[in-house]
Amino acid sequence: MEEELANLHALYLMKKKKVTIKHLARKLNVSVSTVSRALRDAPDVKPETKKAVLELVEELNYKRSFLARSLVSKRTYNVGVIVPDIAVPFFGNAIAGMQEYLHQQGYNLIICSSNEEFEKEKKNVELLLDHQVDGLMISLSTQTKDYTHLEYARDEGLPVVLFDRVLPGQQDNFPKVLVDDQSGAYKAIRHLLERGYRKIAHISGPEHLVISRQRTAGYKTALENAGIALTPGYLLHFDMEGQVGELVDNLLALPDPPDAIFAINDPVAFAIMHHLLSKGVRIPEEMGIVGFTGGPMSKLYYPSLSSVRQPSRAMGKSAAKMLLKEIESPSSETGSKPKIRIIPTELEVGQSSQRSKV
Amino acid sequence: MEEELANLHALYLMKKKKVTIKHLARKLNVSVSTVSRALRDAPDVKPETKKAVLELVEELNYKRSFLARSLVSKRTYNVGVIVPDIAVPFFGNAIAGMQEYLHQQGYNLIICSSNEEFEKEKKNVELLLDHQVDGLMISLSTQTKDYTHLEYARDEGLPVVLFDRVLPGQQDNFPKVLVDDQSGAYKAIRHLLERGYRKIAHISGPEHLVISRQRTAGYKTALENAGIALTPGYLLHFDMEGQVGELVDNLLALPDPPDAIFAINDPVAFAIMHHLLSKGVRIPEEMGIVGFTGGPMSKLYYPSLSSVRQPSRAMGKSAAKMLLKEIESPSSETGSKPKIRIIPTELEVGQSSQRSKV
DNA sequence: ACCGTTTCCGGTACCGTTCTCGAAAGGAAA
DNA sequence: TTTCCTTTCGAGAACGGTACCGGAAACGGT
Repeated sequence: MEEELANLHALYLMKKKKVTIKHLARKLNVSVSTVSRALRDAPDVKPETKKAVLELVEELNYKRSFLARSLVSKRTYNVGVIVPDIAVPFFGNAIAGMQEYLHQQGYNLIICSSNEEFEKEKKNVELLLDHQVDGLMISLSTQTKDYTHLEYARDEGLPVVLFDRVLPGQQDNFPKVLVDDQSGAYKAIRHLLERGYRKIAHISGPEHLVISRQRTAGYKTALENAGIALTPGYLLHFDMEGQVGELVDNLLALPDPPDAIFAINDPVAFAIMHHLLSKGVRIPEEMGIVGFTGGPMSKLYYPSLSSVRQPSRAMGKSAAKMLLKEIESPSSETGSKPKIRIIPTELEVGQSSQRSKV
Repeated sequence: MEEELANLHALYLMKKKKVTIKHLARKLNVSVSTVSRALRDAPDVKPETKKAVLELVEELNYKRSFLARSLVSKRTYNVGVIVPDIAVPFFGNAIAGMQEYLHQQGYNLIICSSNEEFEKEKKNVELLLDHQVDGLMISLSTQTKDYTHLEYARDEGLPVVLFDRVLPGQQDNFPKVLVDDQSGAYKAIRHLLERGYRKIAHISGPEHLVISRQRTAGYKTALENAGIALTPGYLLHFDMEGQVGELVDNLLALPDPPDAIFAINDPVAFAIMHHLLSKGVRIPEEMGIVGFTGGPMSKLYYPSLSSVRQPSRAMGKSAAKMLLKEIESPSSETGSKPKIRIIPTELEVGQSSQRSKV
């Protein structure tokens, strides 16, 4: 009677009284422990009662509370990821890859964006720490110049995995998953050489980022291996996106301008192409172009862009996998060296480097 | 002695003993209730003790447990969002807008991607429900043809806000934030007409989506208002992305082919341009192009794409705002009509519709 | 008939908060 | 002095689970 009334009231307020493990227990005339065990599929519970529980669960549409569970088990089954910009397709895809794997492993993903700001990145780490995620994946912002915030997180007991954007130097002990930037760049230059381009310039990114360095290294060694001397002025770095036009102008103004440009990534490549085409420079006849991180856009551009493909989804999945492994058995405990996974790249040839005759 | 040992052990295992409200209480010789109150900045606690608590918090680096808090307060301060594809810049930006607002309001965002699959979308709703989010924002997948899953969520007491992609018909009672598709399309067509284009075709999307319908409607009324009859064969729908080339060929094969194409969105516009340019059709001289949802790419294409800008960030923020309002006071309780917020669009003129002479 | 094992289950103490209730202390008002 | 508010705080019960410790049947072997 009293209960019915309370029930009615609850319904009225639409603050739906969630069914709990206790309701199940009472209905079945067993203890909460038994129900809990049944739900976790523990070995020491009779198959019949287990079945009965499952049926009642179905009937009452019971949902177990992650919250309560997490509170006692000290695990939230949430992991966080911080990327510089969600809207960049590469990161979007990487995240999709993580999601897929994590969901299927019973984990959940909390996504944060640093907007390429170091301060925001630190705040995000704090936030995820506050929310007691079980682990953290991160791709650094361009402003990030040290690991202090990540080391802090690690000291708090949080497993951290870096991916794609990391800092140079290997004295840090973070597991990482990287793309094979150097050999990707190498392939790009080889390809241009094969097409008959000889005067190859490179527009790179901020010098403190590993990807910039690696790609530049690949560029250099490919040229060296081909016996071609580096031309001063052919290697440029940009700090802000806006500059690209200027840099291209610098190249064109050179006494001996290049006949091909290798761009650090696709957006930069697009900016280069736009600038060149609007100046009447023909691509690929007068200038060959190769980018990096081919997204869907590279095929849609005209001319379509040759680009070193980064398997972004695979990278995401790989990072997630590594993180879960780290959560299960931290390398700091097992004493094993932190893993570094290198994902291979693949050159996708488009029209932007297809010079008609060699 | 004993405690020290335990402490040492804990440290050794790196299962960092988190400092709790109890530790604070003991150290300060007050009760947990008092500490709790101080932390929540309740009015009935002496300023001095409040200060003492805050200081100790600082010193011990105490973090309050969201988990425990949520367990009793029935609020997780997490909200979920489901989008068809995180890697699409429009959604990425919308999410960024939501994040920003939500974080600043003390909420957290859990992001899910349906990959344009209805089944996945349903699973995502389940997942978020399981995780007891306080609210849900969603942009429907192309496969979604009804609201049953959302109605279920709403019946469970979960506030739901739709954005961008919704279903036609207004008998549902969900609050929504939409872009002004119709007038956006109208503006696009007006613009083309002003530029002297007369034979304007439209490549639209799946017919059951509201955005398709609205944009098509804008297209039609703009032509009608200009006294131009609709040409049969000028209005096409695509189901899969791949088809765009075919559709363009159909248009070109028409006895009287169009001199401009209005695309339902930018990716489609890019595909159209790529196809046309590779066939030697000159843009904008022989064919004008206008897209929808200008991202950063529209300026980078050559020729740059004229496009109806959707303020994606603003939409995200608006949706988040609406959701929080819904969480604080559900419209179902206050009896007020669910809000529908329409965000205005803006035409960004590029080169793709800049015919030299009118 | 006795005793050691299994098999299955119940009781209870948490996990880290918030919330409700009421009580002590210190005036102000009577 | 008594009465009655304020202000400030403490005790203890939740919240929905899990983990640990036992204990009662049921079973088989001797």
